[in-house]
Amino acid sequence: MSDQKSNHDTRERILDVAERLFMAHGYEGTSMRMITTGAEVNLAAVNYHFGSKEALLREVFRRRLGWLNRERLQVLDALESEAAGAPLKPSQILEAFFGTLLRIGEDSSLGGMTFLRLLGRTLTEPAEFIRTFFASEYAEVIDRYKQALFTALPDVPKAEIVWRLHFMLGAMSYAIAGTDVLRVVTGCELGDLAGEGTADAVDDPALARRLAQRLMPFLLGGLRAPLPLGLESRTFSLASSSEDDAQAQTPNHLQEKQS
Amino acid sequence: MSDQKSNHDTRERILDVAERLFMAHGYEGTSMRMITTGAEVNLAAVNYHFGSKEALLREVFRRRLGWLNRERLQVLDALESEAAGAPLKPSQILEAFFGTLLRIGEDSSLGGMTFLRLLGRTLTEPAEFIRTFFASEYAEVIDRYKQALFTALPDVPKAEIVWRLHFMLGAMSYAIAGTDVLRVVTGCELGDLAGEGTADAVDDPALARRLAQRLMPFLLGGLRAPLPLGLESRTFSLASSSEDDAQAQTPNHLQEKQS
DNA sequence: CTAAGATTCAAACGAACGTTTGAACTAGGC
DNA sequence: GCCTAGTTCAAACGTTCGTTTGAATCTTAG
Repeated sequence: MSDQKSNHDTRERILDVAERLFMAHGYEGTSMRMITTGAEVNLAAVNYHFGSKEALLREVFRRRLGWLNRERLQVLDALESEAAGAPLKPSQILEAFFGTLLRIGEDSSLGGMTFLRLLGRTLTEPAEFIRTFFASEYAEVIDRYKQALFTALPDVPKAEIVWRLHFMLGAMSYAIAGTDVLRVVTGCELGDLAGEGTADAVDDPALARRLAQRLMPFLLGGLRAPLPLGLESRTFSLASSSEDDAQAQTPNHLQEKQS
Repeated sequence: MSDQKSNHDTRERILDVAERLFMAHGYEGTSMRMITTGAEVNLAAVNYHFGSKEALLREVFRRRLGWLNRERLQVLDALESEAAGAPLKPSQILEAFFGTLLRIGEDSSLGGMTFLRLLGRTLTEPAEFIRTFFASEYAEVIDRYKQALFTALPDVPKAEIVWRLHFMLGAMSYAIAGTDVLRVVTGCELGDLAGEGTADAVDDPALARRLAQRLMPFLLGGLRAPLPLGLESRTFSLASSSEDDAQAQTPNHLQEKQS
């Protein structure tokens, strides 16, 4: 009751409410009045503390992405220095990149499932300033991990790695953002399917752990899939020779079945 | 110059422009005035012909999804009757589901890349009426394909199949919707990476073909990835015994590396 | 030609939007 | 006490939103 609580209190309360509402209704679908009413502050408070609605959104993300970016770079640094020059295994890289992200969902002080879902959903927002913001926020980390994958998979065309990184980002982004979408589409609750009964488990931190356990093998399987026809140029070695990354190397007969 | 062209002309022109603008700016980010100005019709034309902005969006999708749903069911029917009771191969099911979709991108009369990107982007729209609409439009097809995958992979827990179907939908949705996102993030144009030089190839029908060739192996690899730890309950047989679906069955050591 | 229906048009509607204003209130230092 | 800087407040700003209106125009059939 002593320290200047009002400042911090108002700012944080606005950020918390905005985070939740942006997640539920998107950027354009969330009005200043919804935010200020939910945070029980005056309408002018957002513009006073943050300057504008756009700046508020940026601050909502900056508050969380700082930790994420730092952690991602740090984990990758640790892996690379531990490997002492030897190329990393793809599984290690994916675990560092996606595992770090999914750990946010387990820790409410890092944003929890709310921020995780907001992040996944906002990546597909069409507004220009949002794209620009994410491009600058993500550029360094994405580039580091891209290079790490290039080194880990020297015989795979770089274009193919970028495509698959794109696919992996999509699978994860959609998976965390659209849990309710799938629930509606499939007509059954994910928790039930997974054997855990709690109905409103969307915000459950345990969901993040289960999601990670499910998502990681899927992503790794996709990353190490056989190359598309016409691209197995060199010796075919998507999977490295290290023990746990060994994988069958069967050609795929998926393409041109009926077109 | 005889048939009542004005009606058809106005309606189609509105739908075409709305399709493009919804794709570029999202539902909330596209105003009636943007649409009517772009289509060179009066502001009241949309409400006259469609009733409301929401109804317009629904009609934009109904115009295209009819073909898609019909084709997807038809292709699956053909496969199942051809198999004469034998379970389908997962690769066939994925080819039927995602190949049919991606063929839209190659044919501008089915909507082309514009509709494809619109579809991918709209799946993550937060507006409630959009979710409801897609749930009803997709329910039947998704259920049929889900059942087909259950049959094709009898030894895989159904929950796991639903999760991976979810992941696959996400990878594809994001891949077609967010090509420019990746371009910004990675700082390099996808066409260049793929070796094809054309700069503004986002709307190129050939992109759909390339995308399909890249996406399908990734999805299949993810679908057939080893089960997460603690779920290899029965005999481990994610991959069927048929020739082209054979796959190595190595356990994965991804989980619990450092948490 | 004319009456009837379908379509287009300019103009306006009320509501909601993000933002700004200027006064009121709340601290802490002198 | 008063002053100053930081914060909150009610009220209004101008703009844009989706929608509606009623007259004008076009199309078609009798």
